[in-house]
This record gives sequence, structure tokens and C-alpha cells, in this order.
Amino acid sequence: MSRGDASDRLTGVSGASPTRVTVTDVARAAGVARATAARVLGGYGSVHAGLQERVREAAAALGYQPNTLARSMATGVTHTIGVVVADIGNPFFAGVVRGIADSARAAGYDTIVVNTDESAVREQDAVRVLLGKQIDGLVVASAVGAADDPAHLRAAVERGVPVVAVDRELPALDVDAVVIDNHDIAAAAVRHLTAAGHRRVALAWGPALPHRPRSLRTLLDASGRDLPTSGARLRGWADALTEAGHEPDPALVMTGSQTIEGVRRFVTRQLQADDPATAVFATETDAVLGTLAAARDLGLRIPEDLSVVGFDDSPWATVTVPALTMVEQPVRQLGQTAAARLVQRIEGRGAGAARTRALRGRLVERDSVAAPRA
Amino acid sequence: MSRGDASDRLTGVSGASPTRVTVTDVARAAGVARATAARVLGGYGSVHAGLQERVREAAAALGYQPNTLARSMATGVTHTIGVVVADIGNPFFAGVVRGIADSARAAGYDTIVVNTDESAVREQDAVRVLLGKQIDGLVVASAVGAADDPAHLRAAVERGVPVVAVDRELPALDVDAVVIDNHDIAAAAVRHLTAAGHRRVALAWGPALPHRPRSLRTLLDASGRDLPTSGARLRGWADALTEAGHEPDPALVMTGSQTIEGVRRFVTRQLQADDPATAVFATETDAVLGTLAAARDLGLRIPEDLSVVGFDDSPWATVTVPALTMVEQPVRQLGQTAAARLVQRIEGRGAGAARTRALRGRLVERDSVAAPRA
DNA sequence: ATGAAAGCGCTAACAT
DNA sequence: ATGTTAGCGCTTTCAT
Repeated sequence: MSRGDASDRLTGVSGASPTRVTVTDVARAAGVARATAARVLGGYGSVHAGLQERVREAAAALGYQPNTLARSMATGVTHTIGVVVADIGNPFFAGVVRGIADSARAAGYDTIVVNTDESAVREQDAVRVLLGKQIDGLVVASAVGAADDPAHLRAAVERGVPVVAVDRELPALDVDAVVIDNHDIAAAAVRHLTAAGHRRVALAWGPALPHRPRSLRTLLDASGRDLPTSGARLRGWADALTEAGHEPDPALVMTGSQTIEGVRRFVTRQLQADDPATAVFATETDAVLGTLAAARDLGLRIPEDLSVVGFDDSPWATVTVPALTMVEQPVRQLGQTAAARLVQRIEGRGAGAARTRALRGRLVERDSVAAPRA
Repeated sequence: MSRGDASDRLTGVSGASPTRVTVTDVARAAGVARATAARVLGGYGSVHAGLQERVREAAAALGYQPNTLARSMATGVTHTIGVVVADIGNPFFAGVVRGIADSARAAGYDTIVVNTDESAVREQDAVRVLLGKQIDGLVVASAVGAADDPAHLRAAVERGVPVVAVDRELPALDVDAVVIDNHDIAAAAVRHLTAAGHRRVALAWGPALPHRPRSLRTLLDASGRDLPTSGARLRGWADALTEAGHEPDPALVMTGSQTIEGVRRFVTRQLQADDPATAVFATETDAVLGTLAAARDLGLRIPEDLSVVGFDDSPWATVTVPALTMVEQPVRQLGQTAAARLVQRIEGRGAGAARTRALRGRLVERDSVAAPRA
């Protein structure tokens, strides 16, 4: 931790130069003042062409590399945005992150990505770390429920660090958000099923609750406290069913352990019930996998015995048998839009009230939906 | 860039405090010297309990948050490792990154992840940015071919920044590496096919080459210049075939455009050839998808008409029909091991010569392999 | 156009 | 145990 350790390291690993070369070194070698060398190396102010040359040569000869930390200390700006994402292992978020990086890069910003594994604690940590690193702005796909107070993010806002929510809104905070219109696309997906004649459409998965709510209202209320995306999808499901004249039965909604295995058990139960579900709306990739596993367990054929619509289209959805009808989300665009908005905020343009921008999902129809058995 | 802009931003976005609170502010509020405040806030040195209390209260009251940049400037250490990864959208690398972050976090290091989308130019950029941010070490899954000179990474090493290669070795550089034993697991996969009676095992995909090499030697040489992983898998394929007494025919190796569509065309051609392939060894996820697409196009059944072994086991490999026999790689462990090694290097323990550590893949047998048709 | 000097927020010698 | 002072590498007045 001491300076001594640091230089031990420098000399120890490989016959490396025992000390980094700084503007001071370059200035001395070029025979100019530090300020002059700094001006050409930093690309600001104005310096006689001849001197520029000399400084550049000296810098190249010494192998000078700028220290961005020092620059940031002096300017108060890092040209870096932080990204806090709940699950980088999910291709959805991976795509979002790439979109953010694309857009940020184009605007001259670096990105630092931190994964929280859906843990609220790690999210707080991540935000603290990023703020400590003096990022200029923050894009966050938060793991906190819609009802929880995101104090760590409020701290960012209060310090004047612009925050943009991506995919998951932050109703408790007055910040910009870029999301998918989950209610509409979910409703469209379920409408596709009711149009084919389905009345009993199971939903996997919904909010994680300790025990199954009896009434639809209780369920909707509970989901309002869950992740905003999952609540919106649930409401879309309910609205589409209602619209088709069917009662949205809370018993059709999975509220238990949200894992592939949990879905498998839930769907199995739904298919063996007295008034069995004839279709499943799977709102996450893992829910699709669990549903397919359940169907195979029971020897049910898709779509003859069971119709399925799932979230997050992916290349493998075309090689299953049958190919799956899926909701496609504009992931990359989601990230790009969020980063663009953030850069606007950082650079002081686009001031004004926080705004939520909703992007549209798309239903990709393949072969996993048919009319229910008579 | 100017200080003026920065404070405009601070005041503009929300009624935020126009200036950050520093140790100096806290010290003044607590009525102690800066050093004293710094000691308790930074958690070093020793300070009378009573004063500690007072400083902490003042800090809390003012909402003090440490500036890690300034700390790093003073100490010369960032407690941050950089991760450069070729494709964060690939679940394989997503898993590796999580492993790295786990392990780093446990050792008290933050991680900064940069994605390069398999572009050598962006990789250079990424490394420069990370070095500028004064990271303490670097984990890299490089996009550069085994034959290319990774000057950007050499620069890191020469500056005394420890580098650990993950998944993809850097033969041109004397650095630690943590990889999968691609040769062995590929050979095991192909052996599994020859054991079932296959002689004509197509490989999708191999090295990207402008035109198909005529001889096996030319092919192997060419692949030596490609990504180290793909070369090793190719050699594993060749060795397993040879071992079973079959000539590894270079015509069975895909060398063209490495996309799902490219694989689909390649496999289609292989299956319609005079002496058709009876099995496909797909060395990447997208190669598996292309292979399945080709089989479906031709109305071939797996495994009756075509056997398939693929790389990168994944939950969806169990829900295809049939479930797929796949190579599973210990992705998380790969990342954890790499980060652990890096931390050792950073902290000066585990000095000595660079070492490559190879982790073993595992063949997960399911239902996509059978004896070839007579 | 160039140079001298101050300062960003923190840590770390060096007094006391 | 506390305070004083210098300094990390850079940018940015302010002189000249």
C-alpha cells in the first residue's frame, strides 16, 4: 500500500522502468517548461510548431503515456460513465451494455461496467465505488424493487451526477429512464394467444411472493412492489385477458421461486390442474426453458397440446422444435438511447424535467402457437 | 472541459451542492487538522477515539464521500483491475467476467470491464484507456491472432503492470495465462464420435482463411496464426481422427465466414458431398446453431442421420430435440483463477516465471450422438 | 507564445 | 496522538 510497495512491484515483475515518465520528464528532455510540454501533450493552449515537434519527439523517445487520473483531478471531469447492471450473464443486459458502450464511445466517453448479480447490496456498493471514481454520469438497471427507496442512487443525483435508468424505471427518483413498453408488448403477446382461442394462459414468471395471493388485486398490488418490468408484464397479461372477455385468474400466475426448476414445477402443476392452462406466457428466458422442460416431461407437444410465447428472442429459439414465437426487445438500441440521453445531461444540453422514453418490443411469430385442443 | 463547465453542470441539473465536500471541509467542521480528519476518514494512522467520533459526525453531517481518484494519486495504487474481453455478448465471456469480478472483489479490488467486439483496434484502445486510468493489473482475453505482435499488451508489461491472459494465450508475451485445455477436450469430443463409428467428422468452425488449404499441414500452419483456442481445437480434432486410424481430411474443415449462416452453408455442403460427413463437431455456439439449421433444412434427423457435438453447454441445449451432447467449460472458475493469479502478481507474492494453467473442459453426453447410418 | 506558480483531494513523511 | 508540510501528475491562471 505504501509507495515503497508500489515501486517494488514496478521493479520486481520485469526489468521495467522503475518510475513512470511524466510531463516533467518530457519537458526536461525537450528543454521546455512543464506547462509547454503539458500543453502539447494535453492538446490545449497554443504552442509554436517547432516546439511541439520537439516535445512530441521527447515524449515518444521516453515512452510517455498520460495519466488520466491526474488529468481528471485537475479538470474535475473523467469523461467516463458508470454502468450498473443487474445481470451481465443475461444476453439482454449484455446487449444493453454494448449499446451503451457504443453510444458513449461515439460521444468520447469511456464506460465502466459493474455487475450486481441482482443484489441490492452489491448495487449500493457498485454505485459508491463508481461515484468514488468520479464518473461523470451513471446508467443503471437497478435491482431494487419499485417500492424500495434507492438511497444510493439519490445520493448520486444529489451530488449532481446525472443518472439514467435503463430497462427498469426508478419511480421513486426523478430521473430519466429508457425502457421497453413492457405492458404493451406483453399484452400483444397474450392477445396473440387469446386470438388463437386460448382462455387459460399461465404466466411464468411473475413477482416473487411468499404465498400466492387470492385476488387479482392483491397480486397486482404485490407486483407493483416488485421489479417494474415484471409488474408491467403482469398487467399486460391481465389486460389482454380481460379485453378478450376472460377472467385473469391469479392462480395462473407463478409467484414462487424464480428459477428454471421452479418454472418447470409450476408449469407442470398448471398443465395437470382441473382446468388446465392451454398456453404459457413466459416472461423471461429461463421461464421459457422451464416451460419447455415441463412440456417434455409430460410428453406434451407444442403447439398441438400447449402453446408458448416467450420473452427475449435469441438465435436458439429458431432451432428448437418447434421454432418459438418470441418477444424481441431492441436491446442494443435501449442502451444506445440511454447513453445518448446521459451524455446530453452531462454536457448540460437537454436540461429540463426528467423524461421516460419507452421503446417498443416486437412479437416474432414462429410455430409455437396454435389453437387449443377442443 | 473547463472548471466552469463542471460547476455549471453541478448547479444545473438539480439543486445540488455546488461543490463537493472534502476532508478539508470535514476537518474545519470538526475543528481538527486536515491530516487528522484524513486519518479517520481514510482509516489509517491512529486518532484518539473522541476525535474520531467528532470527525465522523462532521463527515456524516456534511455528506462527505471520499474521492478515490485523489487517493490513488497520492498512493499510486488504484485497487482496480482492468478486464479486456473480446465479446461480452457471448455467455462464455460473460461467465468469465463474473468469475473475475468475484475473485477480485474478494481480494479487495474493483474491476473495470471493457468489451472489444473482437476488434484488435478497439482492444488497443481499451488497453490504453485502462492504463491511463492507472489500473493495478490487467486480465485480457485478446482478439489478436497467435502470430500477431500484441504491442499494446507489451506496453503494459513494460510499465510494470501485471497482465494475465484468460482463455486465449499470448505466446508472443511472457505472461501468465489461464486457459481451457482445448486440444484435449476437442480430442475427447471427436473421440466420442469416432467411438460411435464416425469416420467423416466435419469441423465447424476452424480458422478464417481466404481460401481452403489443400493439405492438412497447410491448414494446421494457418490455424497456428489464428486464435489460439481455435487452433488447439483443430489439432484436437485432427489428432483424435488420426488416433482412430482415419485421415483428417482438410476438406472437412470450415475455413470461411464465421457466422451462423456461414456454418449453415458449410454444413449443408458437407452433408451433400460425395463422401458426406456423418457427424459435425461444432466448436462454437453459433456453429451449433448453424449446424442444427442445416440439418433442419435438409430434413435430417439428429442423431439418426447426423451426429452433433458442440461447444459451450447451455441451458437451452437440454430443450432442443434431441438434447445436445456438449462440451462444458468451467467459465466462472476460469475467471476466478485468472483474477487470483493477477492479484498475486500485483501484490508481489507469486513472483517468478510466467506460467500457463490449463483447466479441463467436460463432455456432457446427451442424445445427439449415435452410430452413423450403414 | 512561453514560463512560473498555484491548486485539484488526498496520503505520508516529518515534526512536535 | 496531532499538526505541518510536501507531493502525486496534471491543468490553468497569471505574468512576461
